[in-house]
Amino acid sequence: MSSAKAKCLDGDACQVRVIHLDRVERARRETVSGKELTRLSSIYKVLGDPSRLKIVMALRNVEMCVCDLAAFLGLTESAISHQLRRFKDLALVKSRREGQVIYYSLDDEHVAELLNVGLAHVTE
Amino acid sequence: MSSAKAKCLDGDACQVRVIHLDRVERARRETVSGKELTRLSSIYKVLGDPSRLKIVMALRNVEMCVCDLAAFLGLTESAISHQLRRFKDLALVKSRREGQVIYYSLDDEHVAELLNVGLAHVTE
DNA sequence: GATATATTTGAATATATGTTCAGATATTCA
DNA sequence: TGAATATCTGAACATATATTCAAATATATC
Repeated sequence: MSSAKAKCLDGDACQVRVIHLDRVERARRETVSGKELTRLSSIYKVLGDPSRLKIVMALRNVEMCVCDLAAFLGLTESAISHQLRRFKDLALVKSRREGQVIYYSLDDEHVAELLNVGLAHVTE
Repeated sequence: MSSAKAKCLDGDACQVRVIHLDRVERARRETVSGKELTRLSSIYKVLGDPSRLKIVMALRNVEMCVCDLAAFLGLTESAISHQLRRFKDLALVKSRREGQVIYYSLDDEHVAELLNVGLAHVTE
C-alpha cells in the first residue's frame, strides 16, 4: 500500500525517494518493453516536426516525388530527401521508382490510421 | 494532368521545379490547416522522447506523483517536473493536488487512445 | 559515350533540446 | 513561527537535429 512518508529504493544507497511504492512497482510490472518504447518514441519523434508531418499528411492522399514535395513545402529537394530517408528507415513511407522519378507513399494503412487518430485529436 | 517535363511555380522567378503540378495543387487544397498541423506536430514531438513516452505510458494505468515517476524512470525529480510541464502545456496531462503531493494523470481518454493506437502499431 | 534530369549523400552550421544544479514556492505539522 | 517535504523554476551545458551546400549516383535521351 501507499504511505504518507517517503520510502527508499535501491537498498543501502537510499538515493531514490518514493511515496507510493506500490504504484512504482506496478508501473515496473506493466511497463512497455524497452524495444517497443524506443521504436514508438522514434516514430513519434519523426512525426514531431512540422515539415515532416506536412510531408506524410500530403502522402495520405497521393504519392508524390521529391520534386513535388519540395515545391509543396517550399524547401530544397535535398532537405526533403533527407527527411524522406528518416521515414523510410522507420518503415513509415515506401518508395517506387519509375524511370528517373521516385514516388513516395505511406507504407501501409496502419500509418494512415496513426495520422488520422492524431488529426482527429486536434480537429475535434 | 501531370507532365514528364518539370514545370515552374511562383511566376517569373521560376525557382521551384515541379513534375506533377496537379498533385502539388491538390496537396495545397487538401492540406491540414497550419494551426492544426503545428499543434499536432507539437503533440507528436512531446511524445517523441523515450523518457516522456515512458511517463505517459505509466500514467495510462495509475496517477502518479513526481516523486514516484522519478523513481520509476531513474531520473531526478527536477527532470520529471520539467517534462510534466510540457505535457500540461499541451493539455495531455492534468494534475490534482492533495496536500503536498501533486498527482498526475492523462487528461482524457482521447490521449490514452492516441497512445494505444501507437502501441498497437509497434506491438502487432 | 555525353548530356540532362531526379535524387541522394556527407560535411558543416546554426538552432533546439534534455538533463543537471542551485535555489525558490507551496504545503503540512510540530 | 520554523522545520520538513514535495514540487517548481531558470540558467547552463552538452548533445541532437534541420537545413544548406557541394558533390556524387542513377536513369533516360540524344
